[in-house]
Amino acid sequence: MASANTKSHEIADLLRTEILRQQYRSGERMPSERDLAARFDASRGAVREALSQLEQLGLINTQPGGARVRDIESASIAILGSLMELQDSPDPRLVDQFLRTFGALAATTAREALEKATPEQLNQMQKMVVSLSNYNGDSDSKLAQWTEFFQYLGSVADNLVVRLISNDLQAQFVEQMATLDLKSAPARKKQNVNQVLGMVRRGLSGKDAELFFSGVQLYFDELRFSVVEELEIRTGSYQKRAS
Amino acid sequence: MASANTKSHEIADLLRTEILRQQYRSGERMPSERDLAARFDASRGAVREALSQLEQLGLINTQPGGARVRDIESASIAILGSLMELQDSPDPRLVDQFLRTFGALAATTAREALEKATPEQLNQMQKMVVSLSNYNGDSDSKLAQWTEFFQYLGSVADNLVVRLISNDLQAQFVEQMATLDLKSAPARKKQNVNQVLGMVRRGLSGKDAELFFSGVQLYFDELRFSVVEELEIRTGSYQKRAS
DNA sequence: CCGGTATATTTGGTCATACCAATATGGTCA
DNA sequence: TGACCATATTGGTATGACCAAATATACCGG
Repeated sequence: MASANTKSHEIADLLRTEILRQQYRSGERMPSERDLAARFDASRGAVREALSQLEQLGLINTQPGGARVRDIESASIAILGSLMELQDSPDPRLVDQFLRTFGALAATTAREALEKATPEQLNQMQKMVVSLSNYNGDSDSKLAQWTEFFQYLGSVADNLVVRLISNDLQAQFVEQMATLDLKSAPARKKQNVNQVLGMVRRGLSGKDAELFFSGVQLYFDELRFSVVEELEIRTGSYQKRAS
Repeated sequence: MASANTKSHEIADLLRTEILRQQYRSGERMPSERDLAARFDASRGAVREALSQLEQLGLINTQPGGARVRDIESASIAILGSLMELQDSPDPRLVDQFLRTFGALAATTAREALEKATPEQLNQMQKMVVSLSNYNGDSDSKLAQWTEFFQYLGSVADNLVVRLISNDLQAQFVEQMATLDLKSAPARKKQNVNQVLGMVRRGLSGKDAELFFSGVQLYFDELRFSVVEELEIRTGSYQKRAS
């Protein structure tokens, strides 16, 4: 997901990764801009722009005297994508937390969308769900369809806050998901997914916001179980993990 | 909430406000860095650092040839605070959207926290709720208490994603709320709040995650109704508004 | 030996100037 | 009218310099 092709972005990407890998302890001072410039064979200006980005991400604090590394807990949500790219396979716990959170957002968005939808929008939503039920395509295109569906829900709900959060979350995560080949997991739970789809469909046709809400919620639960289990198997952590 | 005392931050604050006020149309080109430097009586370096921040916020795209203003819809959630500060009183619709969203997050966090809580943490949570029930203090300290409670829930739930989002949301919003003097609204719905608090308390003591979830959800609904109504009265938009 | 103070050094913030490559612009030609 | 090309503009980077704030160091007095 490396951001751009400019030198300052390259530097920012590198430093961001190093910070997230905790190669600098929290509270510790970063190398000086002049040292960084020497290390990356860049000008101080380029380094400063990179550090400016890191500051926007909440990863560092800059003051005369030195830039200090902040606690990851106090960073911005924009680091999520980078956080999931630290290893080859994303941390299952992090994905679990992400899907819990995004599912909650998607569910309330769905409820809000159903409450506000015009008949035309309702019709469009139903058509999209029907298309989702015909699971003929591969897993990738299905993910794309779901993404499109939720984006449409966001536009119908007309909730700017949700859409802004989704911008920060969805892009980063969906990109990650696409790189994983999750073929086995979804198939194993096919009957559950069909059941959830039924709830969603009935919620739509009956304009039952709560049913719609629960359906979307459960869909994300199913997705979460599948994906996390797959990731745990992959990373060899398929067992009870200590807190 | 103006970020810092450096010139580049000042410039960034000004330009950010101008963009959010739509003084530059979306897709339009920003003035060149050299022009901006002349306007703000600053060096190009300072202007570039300001523009770098705006790019991180998703407000502009910079390319050789010119920086272009992006659609607000595609910005980062970090602009929310600025968005609410555009007028003297925040846009009621935006606050409504915010509280819907934050309430959904808080509710799932509460559920997750209750599921994961150790007996000691459970005890602490109960103590905090009891303290919240004794509504002796003023409205400000009550808001602070609630904030502290939700932050504790976040730490118990041990969900990094939620905490990162909260960093971006809570600080910006609570700051806004503190400037508003919402004394009348909460009093009017006192019995509702007490009912909600009862749900929260019973959810905690009975370790009933769904009851706890619903209680927090309803609390935010009550808060939302009160605050939005107050804001609508204040801004003279207290009536059915067209979509 | 320790603690506090004054001095020297480092560091971030800013400015000025210059060059390059990518983009945009305007005019020309078919 | 539309495709093509030369030119001006713009962002990306580099270098060198200065200031003020913060840090590190040496010094001094107890």
